[in-house]
Amino acid sequence: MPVAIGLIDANNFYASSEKVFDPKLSGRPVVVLSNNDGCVVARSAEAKQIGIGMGAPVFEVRSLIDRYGVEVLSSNYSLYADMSWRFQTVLEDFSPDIEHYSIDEVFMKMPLSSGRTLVETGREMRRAVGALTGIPVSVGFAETKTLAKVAIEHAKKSRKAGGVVDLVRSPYTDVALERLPVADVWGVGFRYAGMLEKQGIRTALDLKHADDNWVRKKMTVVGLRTVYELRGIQCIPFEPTPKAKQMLCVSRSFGARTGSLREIRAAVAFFTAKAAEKLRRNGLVAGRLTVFVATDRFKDDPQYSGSHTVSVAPKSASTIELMELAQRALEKAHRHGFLIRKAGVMLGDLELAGKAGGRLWEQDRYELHCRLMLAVDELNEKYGDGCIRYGVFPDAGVWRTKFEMRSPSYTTDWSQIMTAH
DNA sequence: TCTGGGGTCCTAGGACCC
DNA sequence: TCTGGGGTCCTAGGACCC
Repeated sequence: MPVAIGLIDANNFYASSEKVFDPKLSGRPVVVLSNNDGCVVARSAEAKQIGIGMGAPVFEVRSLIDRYGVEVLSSNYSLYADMSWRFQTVLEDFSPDIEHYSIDEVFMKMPLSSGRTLVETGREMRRAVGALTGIPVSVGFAETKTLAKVAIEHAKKSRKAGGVVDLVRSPYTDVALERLPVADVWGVGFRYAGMLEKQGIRTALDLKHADDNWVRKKMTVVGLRTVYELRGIQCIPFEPTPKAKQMLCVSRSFGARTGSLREIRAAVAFFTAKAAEKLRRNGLVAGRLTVFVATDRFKDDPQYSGSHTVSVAPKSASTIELMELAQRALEKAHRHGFLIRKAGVMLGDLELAGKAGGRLWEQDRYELHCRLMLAVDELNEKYGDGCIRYGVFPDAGVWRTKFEMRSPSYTTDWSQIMTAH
């Protein structure tokens, strides 16, 4: 049976999630900020309309915020993760073949021969998700993922489309491509867009007809795949089961710069504990650990960025063992005399804990470690993050991230549940 | 000083995504 | 004063081997 790719994407997802729970945000411009309340990472339709750009630093759009009374919120990831789970679960009723692509998007394989048209199915999806979660979504259908992205771009922009566009075997595909600036093609980022425009390739349609060899040379096989996908040839696979993680990373910009190695140590200890928790939550062990530090690239300060990688042998998910290695790696990565603004811990060579095999010695001690860690993870989950910690990382410190405008975690924390008056 | 071919593995850096 | 975090994939180049 012929199959189409469907793409369902939540509109302004973070801002929409906030609106679901706070009626006074309705009809108002809303923006959600990144960590440290630094940049705008999500905007409601009203906020887009008054010209607040994606990724804009808050201080640059301050005057717009004040002039229009924009609601400004720190990001609340536990709320968004929960809302994401909700709306994606509703969609599972429409096809068993679903790829949970990102927090606000799913790809689905849609059979073509059922009673109703894809556009009708898309409208039904919007209705169901809206009714059950309050989240508005857009829907696009096409022969490939890249074309489904094209479809959804138009679904979002066109009033006539009503939130759903179907480009499967459509005579309008080339029209849709011609109306799409090349920079808006999935897989074409800031750099490639500049390079392509210089070559006179300005629209998605131009890119579709670009010379294969030239594209291969300038944009590697990755770019060539995009071009093929625009031609309707599937190159980017549909992946219903998520791939095994290869790497995980915990990093933050600090609330302020610091030259104190003591403070950086505390930050790295905190990141390591977080990263190790993530490992255990996923049932993984790590074989490599990297610590990196960097100065503030927006300042005139002397710039430095350094990293150091150590191998973790035998592979481990023990916070205690990783902490030790991380501090050693930090010694190597760090250089005195610079004001550090950002640091992080990356874990690589990940493997399922069960597969990694036993240890030649001290197996007993490691197993004891694991049981202790699991107990600590549980307590932290139950009684709040950081209720039990390893070693010393002080509560206060310039490296702590700021969240000064966070909305309540309505759906994931009993103490913050909504109350009706 | 000139001077092979072919293969693997690793790393750093650059591009992209949400 | 104020500029996010967490990922993937590909390529080039170096080290090393026969």
